[in-house]
Amino acid sequence: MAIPLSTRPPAGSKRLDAAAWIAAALEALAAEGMAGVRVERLAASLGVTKGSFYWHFKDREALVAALLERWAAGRIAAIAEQTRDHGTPADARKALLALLDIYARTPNRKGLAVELAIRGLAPGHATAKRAVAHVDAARLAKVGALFAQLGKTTAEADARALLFYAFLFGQSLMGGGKRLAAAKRAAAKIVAD
Amino acid sequence: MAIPLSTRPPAGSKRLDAAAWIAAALEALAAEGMAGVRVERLAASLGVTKGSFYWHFKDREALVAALLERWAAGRIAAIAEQTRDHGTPADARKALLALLDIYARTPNRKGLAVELAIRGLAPGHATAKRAVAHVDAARLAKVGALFAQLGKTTAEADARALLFYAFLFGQSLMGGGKRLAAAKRAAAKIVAD
DNA sequence: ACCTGAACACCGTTCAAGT
DNA sequence: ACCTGAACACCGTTCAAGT
Repeated sequence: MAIPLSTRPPAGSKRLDAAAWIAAALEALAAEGMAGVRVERLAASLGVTKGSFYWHFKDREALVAALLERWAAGRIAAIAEQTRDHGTPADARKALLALLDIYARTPNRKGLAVELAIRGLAPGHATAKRAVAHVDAARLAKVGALFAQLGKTTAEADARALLFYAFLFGQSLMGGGKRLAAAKRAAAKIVAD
Repeated sequence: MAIPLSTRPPAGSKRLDAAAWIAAALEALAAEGMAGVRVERLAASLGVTKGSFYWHFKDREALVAALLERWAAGRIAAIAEQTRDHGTPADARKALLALLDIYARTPNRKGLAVELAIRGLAPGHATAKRAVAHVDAARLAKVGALFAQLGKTTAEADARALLFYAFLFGQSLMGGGKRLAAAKRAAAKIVAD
């Protein structure tokens, strides 16, 4: 059997690339917040010394920036995926209700923890602020398009998209799963008419 | 003139109490997030050595807990103040619109930064989670009472309160001041009947 | 009652040296 | 091309000693 040469190192190898550090950082972020993203801890969890970190990144802040970029790209891809195939108004309404379900039920504790940690960081962190702004713009555009598909004017679609999306976020900031009855009733108002 | 004895130390004194540390911690939290709340930095800014910190608090975590308690008490007092004097439906409507203005315009950058930092921390921090839950319960109760005053049923008042409050928070998570036109249009929907 | 000063552990960063 | 090992600065924590 031919063994491919000069490709990614085998699973057992200790040699790392930047992506491995970013993935480890995301895990730590989800588990302990940004304060948990520590070079020495990550190195230990990856089985290398902390000195090796500085081969891949200029400093801790560069890792955080890379993590933020990767997060934003992932969220933008996700909203595109979650809102495609809505040719008819019935499809658009179904897509909106599906989104409500995805975010309001917050089944994925990890994704929410990461999102809140990043948004909590944003007011005092320029790179985080930019990442959040990109994600918000993409989500508002996609959700606004769904409301437009339902026959709303542009202004009305924009207002509903903001209400829809801001509500979902506020909800998750307030503990997510709790208050489900009130949340469903509130959500119905936004999509209704 | 009689000089009061055994009262608070004069302004020039270096002797501190726990409240001085908490106030300094809140400043740091607003400016740099929870990562900025560092014992050594606070000590330097207060003009004492970091060793003295441990007279007032068991450890850094105890300072954070005290800060969270003080924040929650302040927010609960504020919402009570912002929603009193609404004997008539007209008063209640006025109070709701005033709240929208207070939160949607977010003129106080510092208060918002503190709130987001604390909420970003909450998913992985039991004490922060409790503080946030207390504040949310107080705000939902007060805002729900305003909607009830407008003649809504309990279920409807609860749903509107959640929508109202979650929207305001989501809004501030998304950059606050921007998108003002869509925000006003969205907010009008919530209070409208 | 409150603070200093010195000690120690942990973590970010640098860099010469290894493979 | 990627990692080790040692060094240094910064910060949390402890504690004996000072006032």
